[in-house]
Amino acid sequence: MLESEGSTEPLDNPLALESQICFALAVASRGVIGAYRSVLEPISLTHPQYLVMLALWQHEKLPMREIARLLRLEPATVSPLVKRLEALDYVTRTRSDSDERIVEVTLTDTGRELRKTAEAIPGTMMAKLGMDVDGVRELHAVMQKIIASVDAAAEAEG
Amino acid sequence: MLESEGSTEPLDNPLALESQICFALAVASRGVIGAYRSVLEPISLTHPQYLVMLALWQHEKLPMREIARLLRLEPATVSPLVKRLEALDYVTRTRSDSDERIVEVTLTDTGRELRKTAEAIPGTMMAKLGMDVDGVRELHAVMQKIIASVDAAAEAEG
DNA sequence: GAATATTACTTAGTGCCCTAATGGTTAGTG
DNA sequence: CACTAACCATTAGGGCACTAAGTAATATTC
Repeated sequence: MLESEGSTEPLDNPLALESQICFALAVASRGVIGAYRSVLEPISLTHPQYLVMLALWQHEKLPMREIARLLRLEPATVSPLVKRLEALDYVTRTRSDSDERIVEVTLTDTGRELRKTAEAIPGTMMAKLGMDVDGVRELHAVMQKIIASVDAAAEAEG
Repeated sequence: MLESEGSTEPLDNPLALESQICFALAVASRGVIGAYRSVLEPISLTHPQYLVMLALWQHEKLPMREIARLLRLEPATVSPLVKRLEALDYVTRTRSDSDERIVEVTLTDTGRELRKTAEAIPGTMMAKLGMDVDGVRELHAVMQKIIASVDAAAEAEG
């Protein structure tokens, strides 16, 4: 009896796997990112690379710092990630003239072209996961609350 | 104008970062796992290692295969993870007598002892994230729906 | 104007997560 | 009985995410 899926009372044992705040969230996140894989593979993007491209399709050109802030990642994570996008010829990296500490990331023509293909992805993913616009909005609201709690906790911790 | 936090209409631009099913979920998941860090650090556990320990506190002894299934991870992910737990002297790994393909993972006395300390963690985390039992239950329900959708999509894909 | 602090990015190191390939072990079939 | 198929665990390799430490450029302070 190693089944755990049938539990309807997730909190009778606080140390049960199903009772953890983190577990279902982590599984769902990994699962959804995994579901993107086959959709992103044809355009040679991983999921976080796709997120960088989304940011650039919105803003055309962004400094590294801003990409990290928008994606809520450490600069040290974004740095090699953007280098791979450069290797794919989707972006270029150039030092700013006014402040040579800053590296500006800009879409190439190839990267800009890719947007047309990418426009189908949100719809594809919603269909794939059987979600509608309201479902996405609801999920977004719940996640936003969690993120706010995490931020507050991090603030309190320093 | 690089702000994105103020958006109240997440779906007016389907390619906007905030409109993605994946993005808020990934940020929330990373954030919550990050919030566990300072709580797990005193007992030398990372988050996925903690999940393995939870499974073992529930079952005392599990084959590798079963840990991977319960945690929804690939066996190749669990293998080095459990080795680190063995290095910490929290678990032992022994080949099954009846089927020598199987590696049984068992709690050591140290690992069993650790449960007492760990019993405080769920409460600590709920307090830290400002959640109550109902909040956890609600989050769990929403995540369960997502996971079911992901499973259905994976099933359809083959 | 020189010393100090801050900022932007990168590198190194650890761990997680996946896919693909490998090596044993068991079970099923002619 | 030998052969094949299935199964379990591991290794190898790529990418992601974090922390800590390092380099270079800009700001600040005296």
